[in-house]
Amino acid sequence: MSRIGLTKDIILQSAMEIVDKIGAENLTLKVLADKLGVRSPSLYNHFNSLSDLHTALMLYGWKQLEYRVMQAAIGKSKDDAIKSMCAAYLNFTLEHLGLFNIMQSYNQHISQETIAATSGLIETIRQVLSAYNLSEKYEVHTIRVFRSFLQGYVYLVQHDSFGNSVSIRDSFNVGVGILLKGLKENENIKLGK
Amino acid sequence: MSRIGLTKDIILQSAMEIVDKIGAENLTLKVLADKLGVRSPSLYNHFNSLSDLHTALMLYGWKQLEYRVMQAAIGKSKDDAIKSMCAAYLNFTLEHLGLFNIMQSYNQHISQETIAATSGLIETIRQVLSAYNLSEKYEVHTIRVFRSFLQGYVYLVQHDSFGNSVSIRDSFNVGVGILLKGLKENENIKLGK
DNA sequence: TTGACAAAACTAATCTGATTAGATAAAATA
DNA sequence: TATTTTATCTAATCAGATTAGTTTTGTCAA
Repeated sequence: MSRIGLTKDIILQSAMEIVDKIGAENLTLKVLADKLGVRSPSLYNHFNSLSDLHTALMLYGWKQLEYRVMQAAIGKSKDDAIKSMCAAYLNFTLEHLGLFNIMQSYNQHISQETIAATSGLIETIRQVLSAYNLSEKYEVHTIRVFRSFLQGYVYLVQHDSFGNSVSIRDSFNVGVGILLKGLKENENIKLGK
Repeated sequence: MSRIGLTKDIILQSAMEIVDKIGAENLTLKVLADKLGVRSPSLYNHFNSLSDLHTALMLYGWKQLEYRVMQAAIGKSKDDAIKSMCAAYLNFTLEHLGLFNIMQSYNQHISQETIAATSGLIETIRQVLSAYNLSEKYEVHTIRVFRSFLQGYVYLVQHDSFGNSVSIRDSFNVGVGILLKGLKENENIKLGK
């Protein structure tokens, strides 16, 4: 019997396809092994456990999102950059609902790797924000508020929680617009202190 | 052997305590049955399945949150009401992290009950917002943006995703402040149209 | 008060999926 | 070519959800 030649990347790619197609809760070793043409215990040669696989998938997702958001910020600054980055975030997460779900488990097992997984993304945001000359404290507040909005918005879209027919994109853009106005406020507060 | 006399409410209360204490992922029928002094198959007299129990717990949580948020809005209006409601939301969810986790599954099994679970809460928000005379469309946008921020903020706090030492409450209040400014903007836009 | 019925709880068994142990064979390396 | 490594396998174990079928308890009408 010839070896299939699995690698972590092949397995992760497959796992991502599964979760995006049938949902994160349906990712079992059996389903994954079947898709790869292998028996489930064989996967233990590449991952220590199912939860290990989840962690790897989570890191994989954050890296991809980071890349997309960075791309979106290239050649732009201030409001334009932020709008573009937010749109990239929304697009990526809507394309990868299952993966996004798993990415949420980030930080449940804190480690160097999990910190590294989002620090690149946050650093990118920080660079763009530096153009606004916020006070240090307000920069932290601002990042938190943006992250919360993005996180929550996608979460609610994903769970179909907006029962209304009003456009998903429109509300998103209104939200980003509101946050950008808030940024200006913080600029002022900074100057006042 | 005397009967213990379980009821749905007793079971739900117990389940809530478990998830808030050891996390939603550790709620098994065995753990729950042990806590109740009963064998796990006995729980099937009250719930059809574990996922049935999850659904009931989810509804239970939303009802409690709804109550708390409504309480917070009594005797207040406009910005004061909203600030108070947001604070109540934050307080409740921080007290019930495990329960909040399960509440997130709302809408994964859409039904009359799940819609009813949040419609009361949303109606309360709508009532408070009515004082702002927003256009119909902007009211929808606004509610979505508020919900997203709240949802995402708690989620990130819960997952310990704010690596920074800046106060959790401060950032939250800054966020609410930004959204309230956005409300004013929408008021203007409404008048302009 | 008693007999019948419904419901609550039990034990024993089944099923599924994760995980482990130990064997085998393909690939890599010396 | 001989040896070592390791990807994969089969078989077995384990945990937890669920089902089947039984016993017991409480309730309620005759």
